[in-house]
Amino acid sequence: MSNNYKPLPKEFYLSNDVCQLAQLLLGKYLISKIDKKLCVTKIVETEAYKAPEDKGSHAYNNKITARTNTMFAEGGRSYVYLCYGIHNMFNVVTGPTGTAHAILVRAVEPIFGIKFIAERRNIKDIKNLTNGPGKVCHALGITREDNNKQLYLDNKKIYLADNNPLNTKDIYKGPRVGIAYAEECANWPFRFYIKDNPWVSHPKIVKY
DNA sequence: GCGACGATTCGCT
DNA sequence: GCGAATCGTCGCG
Repeated sequence: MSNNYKPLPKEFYLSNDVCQLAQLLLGKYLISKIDKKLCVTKIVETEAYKAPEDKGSHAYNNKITARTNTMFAEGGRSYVYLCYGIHNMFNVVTGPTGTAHAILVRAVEPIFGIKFIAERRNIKDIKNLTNGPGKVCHALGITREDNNKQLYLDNKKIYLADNNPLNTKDIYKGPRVGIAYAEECANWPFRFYIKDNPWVSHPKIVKY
């Protein structure tokens, strides 16, 4: 099963254009093999975070802390952090070493292992299984233990697999969710999702 | 050591 | 639509 999904090579993640990569990630597969449960999902929504100039980024102004350290690693690693004391957030680190770019995976579409996903989420409405960044981590079993791990090796707990890029006309671009504090950066069109995909998170449109 | 806050979610009104 | 939940991280001193 998992052999059908070819990992994205490390080189994929090394571009400096984090917004282009965030769009290229749409349609790609996010796969977890945790607790012997294989779960395959398709990425349908992403957000780019572009330090140093991005006030919405934890690494704004290239601020290095114990937490943001991961974002400065070479592209192709995970950045997982805890939000609101409750929810884990899964990001893909991009760019060369020293560049603190990251892409938040906000929503995915369940493809395989839906039974495991539903068990972890423990809710009935299938459309609410993975339509939010905290839900994605809960559904796939991703926690802060999975921070700073390589994502380009298919024998690991978490990896990303290739798929054909989407047509630009099928991609929505708009302001990111939940970063009102980021001042002028709040309105940057760094949120991307697949138009009309039923698994995209709420709200569909953000206004600051 | 302490206080403020958050790249959210869920349940209730 | 609104408020509570819940705790690691960060800045201050």
